[in-house]
Amino acid sequence: MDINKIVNQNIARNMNGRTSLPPGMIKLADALNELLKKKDFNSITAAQISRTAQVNESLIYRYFKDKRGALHFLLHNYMVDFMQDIGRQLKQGKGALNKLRVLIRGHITMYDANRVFAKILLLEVRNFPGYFESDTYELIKSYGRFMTAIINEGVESGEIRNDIALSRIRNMIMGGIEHACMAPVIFGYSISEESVDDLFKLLFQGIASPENPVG
Amino acid sequence: MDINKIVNQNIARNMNGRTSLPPGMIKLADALNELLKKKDFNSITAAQISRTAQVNESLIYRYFKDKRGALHFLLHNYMVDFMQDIGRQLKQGKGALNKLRVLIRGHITMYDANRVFAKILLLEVRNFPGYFESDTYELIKSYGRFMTAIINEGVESGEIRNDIALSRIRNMIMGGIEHACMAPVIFGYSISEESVDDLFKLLFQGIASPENPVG
Amino acid sequence: MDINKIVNQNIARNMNGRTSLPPGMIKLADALNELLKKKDFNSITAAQISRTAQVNESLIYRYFKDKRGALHFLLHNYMVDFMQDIGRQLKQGKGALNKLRVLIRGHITMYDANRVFAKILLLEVRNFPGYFESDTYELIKSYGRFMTAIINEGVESGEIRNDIALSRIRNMIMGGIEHACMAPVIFGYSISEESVDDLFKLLFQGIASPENPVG
Amino acid sequence: MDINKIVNQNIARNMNGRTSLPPGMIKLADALNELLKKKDFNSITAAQISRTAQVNESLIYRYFKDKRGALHFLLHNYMVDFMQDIGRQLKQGKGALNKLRVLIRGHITMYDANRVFAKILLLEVRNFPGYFESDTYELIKSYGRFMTAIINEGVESGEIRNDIALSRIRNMIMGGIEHACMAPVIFGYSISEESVDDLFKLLFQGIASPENPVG
DNA sequence: TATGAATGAGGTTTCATTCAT
DNA sequence: AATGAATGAAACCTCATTCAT
Repeated sequence: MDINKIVNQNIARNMNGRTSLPPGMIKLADALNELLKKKDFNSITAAQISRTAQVNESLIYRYFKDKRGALHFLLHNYMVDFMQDIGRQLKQGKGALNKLRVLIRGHITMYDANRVFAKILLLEVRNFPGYFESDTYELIKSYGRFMTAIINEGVESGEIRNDIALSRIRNMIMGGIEHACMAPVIFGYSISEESVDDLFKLLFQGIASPENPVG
Repeated sequence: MDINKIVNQNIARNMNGRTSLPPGMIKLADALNELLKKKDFNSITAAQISRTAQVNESLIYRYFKDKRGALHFLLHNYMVDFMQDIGRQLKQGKGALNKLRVLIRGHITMYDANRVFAKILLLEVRNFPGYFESDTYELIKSYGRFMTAIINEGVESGEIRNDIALSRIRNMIMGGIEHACMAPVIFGYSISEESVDDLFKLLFQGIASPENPVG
Repeated sequence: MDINKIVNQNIARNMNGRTSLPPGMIKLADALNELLKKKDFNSITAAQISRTAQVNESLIYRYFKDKRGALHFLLHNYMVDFMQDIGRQLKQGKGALNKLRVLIRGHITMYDANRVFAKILLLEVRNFPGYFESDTYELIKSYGRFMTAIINEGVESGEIRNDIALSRIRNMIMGGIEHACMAPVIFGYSISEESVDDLFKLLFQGIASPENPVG
Repeated sequence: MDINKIVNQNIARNMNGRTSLPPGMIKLADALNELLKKKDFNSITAAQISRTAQVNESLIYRYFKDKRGALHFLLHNYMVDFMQDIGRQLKQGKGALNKLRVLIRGHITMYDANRVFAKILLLEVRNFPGYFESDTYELIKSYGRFMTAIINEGVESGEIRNDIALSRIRNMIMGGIEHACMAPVIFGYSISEESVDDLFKLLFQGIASPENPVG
């Protein structure tokens, strides 16, 4: 279970054998990204996206399945970037708990930096019909599986308690991250160090195995 | 500054001199309330509301200014109910800090109980064009003024520190409440006692006057 | 051919055996009259009429066939009033030409005084589907016949030339009146004495029999 | 102050850099023009326009801001055509009074020929909310300024009396034109040579400077 | 790779009108 | 003599989407 593999597969899929994306496609994605800073996805129209991108409206349907497809493309790119970044950071890390720390901190840092991405993932997609069958969600699931794998590693090495189901632990972590980021994202203030520290304390006091208490 | 006065004025305004509301109006409000449990306001159509209410679509526009008017009506009713309730609870309370406790706890309890109301107030209205000029917002402002009055009472009695602007304190409280409720409302879990306790600790350590430390 | 008979028949029809009209009916007609001062008929809504009249909307349909029925009622009343007035004025007049003068002057004076009536008759009714089959139009036709009768009287007495068809002469007069009133009515200025004098000159030089030149 | 400049600017604006207008746009404008021959603008529906044009209803909103936008487009085109025509005719004219004659006669001839345009300008637009802020009205104002410029020319050359404000004179001319055309336009008869001659007499006796009496 | 032209479905809103009381 | 409640039809308008080039 290697995050770089996932990343590579997904980069490949995006580019379908080509080295570079068509200009119109990029312009559209950028335009959508720009618009998402100010409005929620549903109230952005296809006409607006193409106008902002300065390309023809029907290009949206050439490059993406439909309007929502453009959003998924954006999400996908953010996700791939994020995972590439995490992949790089994890190279140094030793031990499951350390890796988890890197992962969580990276995740939160990314939400802090990319408010558009955060907003969509935290608020919008949940209501999208068909989201849970989408490619994007697949990618997120594989990210989840990756996290599970690290947790499992920790359980096997004795770093992490073995009396809670892996999926439980993963959900706690994910929930914790979301909880910590939600209000800052919605109200537009930055995510405080303290709240991240609190999250760490909470999580690691909870999941560390009793024999390995967190300092 | 009496909350009951505000309430009475606003009940009166709603019913414009009539004892009972037309059945269709109630059906529509109920229908909208029901639909808001599952979808956000913008993706609920007038046709859906009327179908759910089992009345003619045009009734929406007879009883409310427009689709959004129906939402404001709902909000207004929730708000009036809430303020009536608070008014009752405050009768026993002595001292500004105690009153504030009652107010905050009541506010959170209400958000906990009325998820639809909470969701709208925390997430939706902010984006509504013209919201800050609406009657509903007026009502909310009068609630804010009511809270400020209590804080002021506390400052004058020496219970609350006098070196922070009243409006600052009020905003801290409001922000604290929202922060505490945001994630539970979005993810649909109930608001924990602990988080409320935490909020109290934070707030009352912050605002109590140094001579009156909170035990 | 007596104008008073026409008037009486038409008053009778209005009141269908009753001495007074129901209050709501009057209120509605007044309200419509008021609104017509500012807007054209098509952009006045039934709701507005009843709101202005301070009665229930459905009263319109109790007292009149429909919204347009209310307008016809108004027109009818104006017309009957006008004809009563003319009837009174004609009592003194001797000779066909004198009667015509009274008639035309009366007509224009009435248009000058009742801008609402003038506007409707000059501008609106022409486009109304079914207008030319309406009761109101019947009344106007009987007014036309009355004028024709006077002209005929003049032809027989030798006052008016007999080499133009009666209907032609009547149309010339009617057209002349309308022409003189049109611009003042539309632009809202009062009808000048001069333009009426011009009309008289034009008409009476045109229609007077050569043996009876108009000084 | 050159009428051709105004014209060119406004042609350019219409076509926003394109050589030809989309077929649907033209069809819609033509259809509206056709319908205006029989009904007034307010009682023409968007559905009717598109049905007459044999295109989809929503094209109206693609090519024009809204239904009224289509009317403004029509007006604009009529106006530009008219001004182009006037521009051509004025090339020969010498002297301010001669130019004014050409202008007035051209104006009336155009009203005589384009009844739709005349009807809208004389009757409809006045009631339109926002008309006096519209682009179309801007164009008409620039036409007015053009006329004022000619009058001014005449004043400076001594052809036109200098004891009446320019705007007064212009308003007299405009009012005279409207007055002369009003009834013919409404009743659908053609504008007589005599009434135009009368207008000329009236205006030029009124405005010519005493030293330059109009023969 | 991109554009211009056009469409259909469905959204919000308005309004004359009817029915029961 | 009058009201309150409700309706259906149709108006205006928006928008995602497709097609031909």
